[in-house]
Amino acid sequence: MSTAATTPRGVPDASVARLPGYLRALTAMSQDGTASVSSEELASAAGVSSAMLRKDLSYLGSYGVRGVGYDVGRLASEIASALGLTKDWPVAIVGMGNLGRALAAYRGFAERGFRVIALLDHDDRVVGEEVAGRAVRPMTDLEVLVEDHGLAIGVIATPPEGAQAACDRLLAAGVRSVLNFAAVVLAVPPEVTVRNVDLSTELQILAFHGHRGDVAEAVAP
Amino acid sequence: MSTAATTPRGVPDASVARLPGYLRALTAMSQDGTASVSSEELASAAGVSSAMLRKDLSYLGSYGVRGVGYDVGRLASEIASALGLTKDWPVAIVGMGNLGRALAAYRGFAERGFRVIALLDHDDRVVGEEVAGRAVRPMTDLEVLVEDHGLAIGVIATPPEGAQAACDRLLAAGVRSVLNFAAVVLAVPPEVTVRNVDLSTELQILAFHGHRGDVAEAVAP
DNA sequence: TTATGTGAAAATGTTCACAGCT
DNA sequence: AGCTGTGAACATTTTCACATAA
Repeated sequence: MSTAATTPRGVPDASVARLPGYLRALTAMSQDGTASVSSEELASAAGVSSAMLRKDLSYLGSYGVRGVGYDVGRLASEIASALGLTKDWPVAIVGMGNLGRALAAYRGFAERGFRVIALLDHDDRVVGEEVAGRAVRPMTDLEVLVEDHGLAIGVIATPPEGAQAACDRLLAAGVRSVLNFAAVVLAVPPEVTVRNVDLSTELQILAFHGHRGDVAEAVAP
Repeated sequence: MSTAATTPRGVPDASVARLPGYLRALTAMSQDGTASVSSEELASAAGVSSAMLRKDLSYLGSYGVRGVGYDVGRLASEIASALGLTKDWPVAIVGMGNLGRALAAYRGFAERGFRVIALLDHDDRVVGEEVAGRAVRPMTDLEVLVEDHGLAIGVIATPPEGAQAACDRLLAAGVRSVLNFAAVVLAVPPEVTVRNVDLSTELQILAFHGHRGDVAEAVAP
């Protein structure tokens, strides 16, 4: 596997976090039939500054044309490739409570190569139940899912008490990427990547800004 | 040209984003009956370094005791106060699809002073339907909710096509904080705070790291 | 002439290491 | 002694401004 020439080395984390936004905007433009786009237009569609967009894209390579702009299709495929979206990513959702069921029914996964291959629950009373047209499977199925179906990403939608145990089961089976919806800090070895999504945290950050707004008004009208 | 750069109480954004994590850990400790905690212990519970924790807390004031640690109850209440969680925050959820219904049933809101006061939908066929023991209301109710019930935070759980319209309705009614689950960039005036939660983005970031892991292995075993 | 790509500057965020207080 | 609080060093991220190429 000769990677030397075209391997973008060390894309900063902050930049990686914005690439999906660019890809989304490019996909929309592509569907509108737009063939070419300037950094100004794409940045505006993605909600960032044009300087930041150009800097981000420069970490991937030089895919634009000076004086002209970027080819929408080409750039979309370069970004998809940088993100590792050329292969598809089998996903399992663990925890069939309210949130787990909503995630199971969510269509957004499939849209970008994330294939939900299994719904799992720890509770024997839930196992076997049908959710989103699929039978809920026991946690003991994890090993097979990793071995035989290449399961790569685990989504934890359990209550907080069960999240670490669910995570441990995922890691034991060989999963190294976890999307955690439970409001706990998961202990994992360094080679595992965890992303946390927590509603309470988001609301509290909003509260801070709303609150600060009030204070700012009172202090400097 | 005119900016008083000296903000007396400017807590950095990165720090604000971690405060909810500290508060969560402190609340758990408080329920365990723990009265006092060191920066090392609290940092470990929140998944950050002790130096970063102390730095973050120093933006709020000096609430620790040198040689001893922090009083759990006191620190929790100081953080809650800094986040603006002393009053309660009325929340409305807009969009009663799968995700909206899951959010409506979610118990985590109430846990920290976020009170869901209304569920709304744009579609007349959904309005009036009962969700999580509550009748779904029409978008035209927004003004009353803001005026009479102090609605402060809008949660957008609509499909992407309807998100900007939903956001516009929220802002027109006077809401200035929005938690957006739709995969679109919302256009809002600068005084409005928007936080975005997007599953596809999170999965794509995980894909990047999983993918890079493969490459790293292949290059440097 | 136009809009990209990029060094350099500025701003922001994190870690270090130790002074200062109990 | 022990642990917090913080200035200073370091690292990362963002913005600026312009050389560069079509």
